[in-house]
Amino acid sequence: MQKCVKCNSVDGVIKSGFLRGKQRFYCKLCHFNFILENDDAKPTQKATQTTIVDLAKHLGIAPSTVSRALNGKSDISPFTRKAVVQAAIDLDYRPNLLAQSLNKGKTNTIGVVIPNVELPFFATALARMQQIAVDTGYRIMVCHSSESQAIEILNTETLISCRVDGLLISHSKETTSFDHIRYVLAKDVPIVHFDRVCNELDTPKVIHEDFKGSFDLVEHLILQGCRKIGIMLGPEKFYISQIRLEGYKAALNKHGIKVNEQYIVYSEMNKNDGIRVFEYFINLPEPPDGVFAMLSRNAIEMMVEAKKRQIKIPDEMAFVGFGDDTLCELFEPSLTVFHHFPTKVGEAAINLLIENIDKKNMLPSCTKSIPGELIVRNSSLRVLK
Amino acid sequence: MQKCVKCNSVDGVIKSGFLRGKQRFYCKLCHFNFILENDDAKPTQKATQTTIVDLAKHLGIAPSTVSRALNGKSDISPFTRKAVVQAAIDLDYRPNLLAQSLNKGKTNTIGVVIPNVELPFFATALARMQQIAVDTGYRIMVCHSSESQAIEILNTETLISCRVDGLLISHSKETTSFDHIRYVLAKDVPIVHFDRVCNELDTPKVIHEDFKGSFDLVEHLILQGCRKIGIMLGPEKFYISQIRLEGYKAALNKHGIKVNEQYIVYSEMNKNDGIRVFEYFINLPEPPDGVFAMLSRNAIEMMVEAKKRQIKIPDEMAFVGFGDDTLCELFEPSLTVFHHFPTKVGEAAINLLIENIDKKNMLPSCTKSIPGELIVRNSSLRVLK
DNA sequence: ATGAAAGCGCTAACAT
DNA sequence: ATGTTAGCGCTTTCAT
Repeated sequence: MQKCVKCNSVDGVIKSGFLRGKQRFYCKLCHFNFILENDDAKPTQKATQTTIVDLAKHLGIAPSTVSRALNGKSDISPFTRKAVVQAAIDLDYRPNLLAQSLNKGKTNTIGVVIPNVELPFFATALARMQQIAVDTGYRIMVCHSSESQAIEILNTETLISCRVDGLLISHSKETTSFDHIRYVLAKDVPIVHFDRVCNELDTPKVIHEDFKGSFDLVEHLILQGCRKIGIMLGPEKFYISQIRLEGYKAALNKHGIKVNEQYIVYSEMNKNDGIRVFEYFINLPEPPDGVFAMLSRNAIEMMVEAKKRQIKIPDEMAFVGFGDDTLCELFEPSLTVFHHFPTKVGEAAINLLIENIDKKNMLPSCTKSIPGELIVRNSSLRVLK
Repeated sequence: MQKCVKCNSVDGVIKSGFLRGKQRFYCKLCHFNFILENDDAKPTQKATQTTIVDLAKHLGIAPSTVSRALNGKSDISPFTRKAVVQAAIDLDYRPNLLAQSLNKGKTNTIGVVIPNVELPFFATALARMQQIAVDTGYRIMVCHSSESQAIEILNTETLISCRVDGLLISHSKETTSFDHIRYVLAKDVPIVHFDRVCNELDTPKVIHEDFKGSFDLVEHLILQGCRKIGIMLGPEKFYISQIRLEGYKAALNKHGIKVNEQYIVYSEMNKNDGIRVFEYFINLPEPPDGVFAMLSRNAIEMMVEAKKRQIKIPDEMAFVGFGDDTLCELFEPSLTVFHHFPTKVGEAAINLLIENIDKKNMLPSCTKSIPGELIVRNSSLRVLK
């Protein structure tokens, strides 16, 4: 059937398994293994990019000389350098960053893992990170965990495999196990946590004033006359849920108000979760007269519901939220918030990481808290007499 | 002063320039060049990652065998494979994607250039792209042009240098020259335009129903009784500004309304630009009774202004916008929009790109238009009798 | 079934 | 100032 490509005999040829999905043959006569190449592979011969060797050949010099010229090394004649630079332009040369990185053991790439870019906080923080990255000669590889622990772990693995120089991470809602982070630490890859940090590991972190923000918002409600204050938190295991709850309790304590467990609700912070929590609150024997939602968006959803029921905001029920955005500002009534400056968080996080990369990860880990600001608006500002 | 590290003599040693920022010495006696290493460099000897060679040594076999075992090749004994896999686990091996990519000439990475993740459209489209990328074994490298042509060009260069397998791009507001895209085409790197496309180049594109959307919105205003319809476009050179303007004109024509240049305004679509454009409209001798803003956000800003002046929406002035988001839905009055399904756009764009990558960029370029949907809300819905 | 060797594109040490 | 060589980690021929 099949002729041996070496000795041209037909008799001794047998099939001998598969190689890369292709039938392999063996000729018993000349002891030769071979595969049939379908020769439509070669023509696709990609318009391969110009390399340093191409430049070297073109100029009749050594590749290393080209490299030196292109990298601004000192020991090279101005004449040669000019020629090389010109050739690079003529032949449309672009350095292969893969090769450079492999060689240098540094990629100049930072990996970022975030749960969801659609949350304005992350979008803004990310935008700022990108800016700084460009300015400092880094690239950014973003991965979305889509709020899934499994994907988050996968993302982390991928970025490590890409040999990013460092990692910025904000955990998904689901994340409760941190072995993937321990692995990163073990490999001595610099990492910085931001926003949704992990408190059981000793990593550098950039956080908000979660306690103070929560405290300020709740105290503000109290000063506006609220006494029955509801709080809509994120998932219970969430570190920032816990901290913000503490701020809430501290404010109540300071003003001698007893904590009522009925007013404390955990949630997934999904779109429209505010509606369900509002239902719960409003059906309590004594509905709250002030509500603090950890995600501003949820606070607004509650206000929409409240308005539907003709509840007067802020007089019958006041609302506040953590984190500012366009919606909070433009919605009516505009929402009182603790603004947590996503830009500054992104900035601090990436700067801290770059510093750690530069210092070979020898810096002691520290926690940087970005000061926030209470912005009082109509959703809570009662006309006091 | 300086002892020769080879012959230990002091007399013949002279300085001989710098190498990598360090003083170099030359010993005339033994003709030896040397540099003084400050020996704190070595200790930092990075906890380098396990390689395929480490595994090979550990098992006493050849690196190539390890590679075969790990890549599920057929010609390997099950016993060896098991041993290799176990060793990989024991030694915490992760493949170096840089090396793999360099070797294979494929990175499995897609580059994405967007103007601004803070625009909900891009955030959503990006999120969907990421999902699909993960599912199909690709990684995504996102770059932000921050609406700057210069940065966009830089981004494109960077991604090409990273040897991404393909490029998804949506142009910045500023972009009027497309040489960087021509360069990508010349290098035969697959590229797909989405949303803000470039019409002077023959590339695959994913777009919205810009004409139809614009037409539908304007016709809707007309059917609600508007006769003096203002339009707030993006930059004049913007391809989608032009198309949407055509849709606007077509709708007016169909209903026998004369186009009035006064009602056509170009803008940068920045935050708060809606306010200024509203000022302009309202100060016209005959202010419009209906306004279409290309960016929904700007429409909402106008409504805020209108409400401040006690203008009745939609009866005295109706508003519509292109593109839906939370804000449009929750603002009062809620905004009538042409929803353009960012998710679908992202999905179509990345799928088209992956197909092009698989087919070695041999596919003819096509333009895919994602059907949108008119969502009528209170900002334009008049009570007609 | 396995090993040896070449090569992806680049840089850096070592010569000269 | 420039060429030669080795090596980054991996895959893939080729040989056995």
